[in-house]
Amino acid sequence: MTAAAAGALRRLARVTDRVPPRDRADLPPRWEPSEVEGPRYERWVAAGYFTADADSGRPPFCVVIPPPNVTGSLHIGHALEHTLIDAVTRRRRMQGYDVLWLPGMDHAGIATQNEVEKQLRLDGKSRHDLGRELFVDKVWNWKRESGGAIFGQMRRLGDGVDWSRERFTLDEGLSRAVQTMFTRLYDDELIYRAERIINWCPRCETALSDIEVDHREEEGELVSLRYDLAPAHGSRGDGEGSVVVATTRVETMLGDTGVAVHPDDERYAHLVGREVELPIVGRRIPVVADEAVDPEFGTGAVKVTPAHDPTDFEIGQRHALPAPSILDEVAVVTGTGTRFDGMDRFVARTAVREELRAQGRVVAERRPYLHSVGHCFRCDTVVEPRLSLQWFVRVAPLARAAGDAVRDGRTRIHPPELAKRYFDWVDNMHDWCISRQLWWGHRIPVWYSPEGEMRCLGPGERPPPGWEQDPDVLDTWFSSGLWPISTLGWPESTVDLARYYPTSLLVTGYDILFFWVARMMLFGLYAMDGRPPFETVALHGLVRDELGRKMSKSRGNTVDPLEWMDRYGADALRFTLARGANPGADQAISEAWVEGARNFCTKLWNAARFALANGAQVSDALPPRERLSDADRWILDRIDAVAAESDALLEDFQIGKATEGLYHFTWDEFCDWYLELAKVQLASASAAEPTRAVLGHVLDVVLRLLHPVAPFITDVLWTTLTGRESVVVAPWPVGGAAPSGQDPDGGAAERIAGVRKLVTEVRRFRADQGLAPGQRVAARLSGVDGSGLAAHEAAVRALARLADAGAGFAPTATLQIGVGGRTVLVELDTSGSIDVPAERARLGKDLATTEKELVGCESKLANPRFAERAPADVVAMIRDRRDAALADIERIRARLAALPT
RNA sequence: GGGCGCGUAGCUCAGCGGGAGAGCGCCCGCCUUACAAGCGGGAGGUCGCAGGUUCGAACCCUGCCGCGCCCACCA
Repeated sequence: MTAAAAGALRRLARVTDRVPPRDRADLPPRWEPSEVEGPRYERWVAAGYFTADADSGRPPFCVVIPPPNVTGSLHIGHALEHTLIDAVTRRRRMQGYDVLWLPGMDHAGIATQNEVEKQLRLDGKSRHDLGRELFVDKVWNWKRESGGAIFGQMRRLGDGVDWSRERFTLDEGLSRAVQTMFTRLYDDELIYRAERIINWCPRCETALSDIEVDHREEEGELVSLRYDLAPAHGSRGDGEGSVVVATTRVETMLGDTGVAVHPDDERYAHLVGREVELPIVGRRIPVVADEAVDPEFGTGAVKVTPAHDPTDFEIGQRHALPAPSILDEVAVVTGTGTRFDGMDRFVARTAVREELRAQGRVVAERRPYLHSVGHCFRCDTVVEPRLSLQWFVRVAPLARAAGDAVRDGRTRIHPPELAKRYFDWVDNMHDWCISRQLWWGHRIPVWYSPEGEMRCLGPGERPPPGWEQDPDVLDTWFSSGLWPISTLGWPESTVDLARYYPTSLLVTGYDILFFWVARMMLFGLYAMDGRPPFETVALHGLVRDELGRKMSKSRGNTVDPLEWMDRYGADALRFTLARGANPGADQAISEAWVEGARNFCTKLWNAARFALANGAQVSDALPPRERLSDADRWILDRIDAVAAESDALLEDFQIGKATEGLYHFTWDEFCDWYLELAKVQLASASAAEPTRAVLGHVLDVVLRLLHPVAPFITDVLWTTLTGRESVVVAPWPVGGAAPSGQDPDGGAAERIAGVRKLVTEVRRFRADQGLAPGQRVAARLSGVDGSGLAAHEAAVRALARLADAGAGFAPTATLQIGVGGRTVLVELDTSGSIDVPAERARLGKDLATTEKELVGCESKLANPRFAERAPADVVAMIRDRRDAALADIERIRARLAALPT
């Protein structure tokens, strides 16, 4: 039988005959999150803990949720974001704020429309087969049936949102906000309609804004073409000379209406004003001089396709060139009068190139040629620049205000490094194309008369008979830009708007700073008379896979937070994400991390079970100082310090560090040392009672501190410990007096450090000597009196498993351990000879490190400049360290010398 | 082409002027009456490279190398 199997058998035996003591609190031996979390959440909701109360008289604290798409389900990024928001708002609630965390969803124009169109396609239909009205009905139906799956998942995570204030961007009230905003901007001439080159997705058949286009380096081809000079009018024969232009999209040459060179480019000066003949098409097009051309680049001559390139469009405008479109809305060549009409753009690209090659027009080809290509952020189709009539927001005046609000500190961006990115964007923002050729969304509130007259109508205004509404809808970011004000009731003067605006905090990913945050700043400042929508914007990073790679469906390295919650519980997932959250920085995650967090929950659970089983209790006041042991005082000091630290970190959104600190306190100090020391105290009649009080107190505070991050387990344990209603509404244990109400006791801390050192040293020796942990070793301690550890001998013996030195005590080894400036002697009877080589090896290693330490200190102290310039406390510290090293070396040598040979 | 950030233990990351840290992984030992989802002990790092500032540099400055991200109308 293997040792493991034997252990398992013994374990089984023990478990079977273990009878739960009478006084053990009624906690199951194991934390089973799946059974407890759901009901616990519903209890919180039913109790109204998450419902904001404007009349409460408490200070308001408001966060609006970054609205997930109605099509979405909870992914790991949401889980992170929600954990952070929930942690912050739970702490605020405990601090006594009237907290409003407002939930809702975004109608997500393209994404949702795509989803429903995909279903139609299964039936072989398109949205056009249904017509606009029926299609939109169908989307609403879809929303009712399948939308908002994420809300249920948010409940599982434990999100403390106010469900009574749930919003959807297409709700009546929010739609009114959109229409009002549009009308105001229109009246202020901040919205206009114009024919411009916009980004067009030929699959979604709609315009996109600049930021909805993903640029990626891709392999394409660069083809250089020779355009020959056309014969001057009235003359005969071929022209004299030619010009070479290059393009990555050869098919666009069908729409060329000019060639441009730089005005100062002498190479081409003689051509300016002449015409070249466009191959295939046969059109004569002028050579113009324009500053936009870089004479250093390529040949210094550019083909001009005004309808399919933004720069070309501007050149065309300046030189009154025509702008014929050669691609329709699905990117099929059209209207060129060539045989390429009807071809898809990519087919045409090859066909045109081959035709030109056949005509001897291709003077050079580079393939593959790496260049940047834009893709639709929704469907990844290659975007086509296209000339079309669209609506735009004139952003310059709005953007200036949005920049200023951050510059003058009305809104704080956290971490501050990211503010620069915000400025870069806000200060260089192009006008924003807000019209989309979709059916799902807020329809543009502009009507046209049959005569072409145009009128923008606000909510409640009716168009004259016979007028038609603009068919386009608004960019989905238009309504999400209004989110912080529309959800609170704007444009009405609601109680909520007055109370909760500006919102206290926005927590969102840095990747959405431009898409969303900047837009909310623009609109919020405009609509609310220069009051920005947030006091603070806290940006978090992306969740990556365990190797730090970006997660993507195509890479197949995405993770499912729901599965992890099933397996390990919501608290474990939240704890993992919180622990890895450093402001503005990405974090890597894997199942092993979540498992570790689950283990922490188990640890906490067992510690609480132990404490409760031993009568831990929370009372109004701790026992008087003189009844407390060093261990009690030490742990009380520590919990005070940890509470203060973690509170300060949370205040600064350093959630990862706060969580890390609590993890280590709970595990390394409270469980590993205090609980072990408490066992000794509980065995003593006089110390047991104060110990129970300290255990109860520390547990109480730890649970409250951990609650924002791990709400479920802490609530179960805390209610069991205190008998109170819920930790959700318990007071935050920081602020005002220190939690324990005690002054720090440095002496106690020092003595406990001494105990830990003694115990660790003995354990080290035991491990090296191969003594089983269960084996008691007879020992005699001396020198403890002067070290201040006299009162702790029992504890040291218990933790280091040392038995009394009875009759016939024959020490085989002597450990000399420096504690508090004294040397404690531990003589051990290992019942047999000791492993001298092992002991010698270890002492040798200790000696080497200590000597190195000594040399470091000595050389510093020997440096006259050090004494001169270093601060006194540093000098003192180095001196102490040197003295300690000297003493250690002496001890180690003595022990080496004492070893039998 | 601009801007930002990062290179610290095998992996993921803290630390950001005075003793190189954590989690996971690894090695050894162990049921030790809260916890084997655990306990005890341990190994492992010229803190990317090169200069500089400083009594002292993983930490500040400069340069270089290697990664990553954001922005930009390189035809």
